[in-house]
Amino acid sequence: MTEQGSPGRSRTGGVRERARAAVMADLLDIAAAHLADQGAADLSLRAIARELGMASSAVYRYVSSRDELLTLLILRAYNTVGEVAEKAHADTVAGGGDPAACWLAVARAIRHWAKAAPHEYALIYGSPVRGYQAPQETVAAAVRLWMVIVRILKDAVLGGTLRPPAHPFQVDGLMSEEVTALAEGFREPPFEDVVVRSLALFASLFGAISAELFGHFVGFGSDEERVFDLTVATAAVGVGLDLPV
Amino acid sequence: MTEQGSPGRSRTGGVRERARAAVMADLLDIAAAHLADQGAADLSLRAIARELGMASSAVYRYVSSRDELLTLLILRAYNTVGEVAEKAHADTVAGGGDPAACWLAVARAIRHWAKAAPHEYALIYGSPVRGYQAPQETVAAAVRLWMVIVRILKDAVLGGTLRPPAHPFQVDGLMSEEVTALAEGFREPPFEDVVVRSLALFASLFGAISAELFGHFVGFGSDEERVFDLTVATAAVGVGLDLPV
DNA sequence: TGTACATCAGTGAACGCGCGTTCACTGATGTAC
DNA sequence: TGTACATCAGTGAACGCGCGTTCACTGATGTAC
Repeated sequence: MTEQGSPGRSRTGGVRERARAAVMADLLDIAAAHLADQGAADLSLRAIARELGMASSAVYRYVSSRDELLTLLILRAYNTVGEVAEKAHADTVAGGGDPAACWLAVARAIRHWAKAAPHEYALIYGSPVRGYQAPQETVAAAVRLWMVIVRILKDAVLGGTLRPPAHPFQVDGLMSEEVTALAEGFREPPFEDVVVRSLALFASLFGAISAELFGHFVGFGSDEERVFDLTVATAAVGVGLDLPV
Repeated sequence: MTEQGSPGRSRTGGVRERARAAVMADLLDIAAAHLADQGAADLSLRAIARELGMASSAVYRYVSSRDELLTLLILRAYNTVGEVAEKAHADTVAGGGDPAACWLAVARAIRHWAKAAPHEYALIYGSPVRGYQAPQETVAAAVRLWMVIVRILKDAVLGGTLRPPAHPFQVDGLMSEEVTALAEGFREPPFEDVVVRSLALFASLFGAISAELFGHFVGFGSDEERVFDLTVATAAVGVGLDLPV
């Protein structure tokens, strides 16, 4: 059942399949462009079909519904964020940076991406799209970023640079099985406390980006990058990381 | 020009005016109800008119466009958040709580409101509504919450309970005039650092609520309230407040 | 290599939907003298 | 107190729009023998 696919599928590589893949890629690119300049709420299959030069009904050969298209765009966005974070992390490590420097770099890189692609950002970190229900696959894609965050904290613990909390919290048994599996092989003391810290990093980062992007930090300073750095750094102190700002 | 209003306006109190105010109140209530169960994107003047028992064109006697209605709902939401925060703050002070306890109470109260009214929350703290441009009045309404946050930090400074930052940031000249005016009469050292701390509190709070509400903390623990408390408390440590969690 | 058949990308018309906004109007309520 | 007039809440029809999705179809491409 799993081998060879359905009967009749070409085994030569398939001109048809290649054409299909090319159209699919075009479709997604056009959809991404529309998303980028109008936002998810105004994303229209008919408009995409128009731009593809097809009848509106033809896009249903490639995508079963508008929701499925949204799901594809969401996956794309999560993967982009994951890549951005992974790259910032790797670059900082390569440059000899410590975990705190890594977090600052990751935070800045994600903010940078968000400012360049605000609708993509809003699609995954803003309010959910009307009536859309995220399938399980999107959760998996979102995990990439979490892995980077946990990795940073893990390195900080192992490197001895993560300050203990001023007042350790009682967190035993709080986290679910799935989450502990995230950081497999990593049970340094106290693991659950580290997970709480990762949540605080996540919340402060996306709180800061959303606030800036959605207009809640208007008027707080002319140098928005610096406001961002200081906001993220202040929260990070509570996590036990001293960012080099 | 400013006195007496336009000629012909009733000076007796006005049956017509009273009726008008009553219909306006109904309209807003219905709009709020629609917002609450469908979200801002699906808010429709025609649907509201239907529920009011009016022709769709009649609502234009009360509201000049859909955008104006959205503005009214946004103002309402900001004021509700302001009230919620002010009440939580006042109650905690009345109960002898310190600034840290106040912040925890405010954070919990806002989260509680957000969970009860997720669409109102999303309307003001989620991604902006398609094509809608917030007028200046909404900024003024948003200030109520900021005043509470600044008040808490001010009290902490004056009471000597705000720990200095582990590594003080250089912030001189960062903040705009308008913001410094926010905390009029309050120039305790270092004021701008306190503003940065308020941004960190804001970001961590709304980051945590948005993450929970929009599904980014799914699977991180069965006790969501506790996850929230710990997330907010961890960030607050960086701000210099030790929340009693 | 040639023929019969299956696949499937793309068409074009249609269904049914709801929306925001405008406009000329009616008729009740309020006002001025 | 009574009359002439102004105000203005609400009507109902219309304009013009775009959407997601379905369906029976054509015709080119690919496949099996």
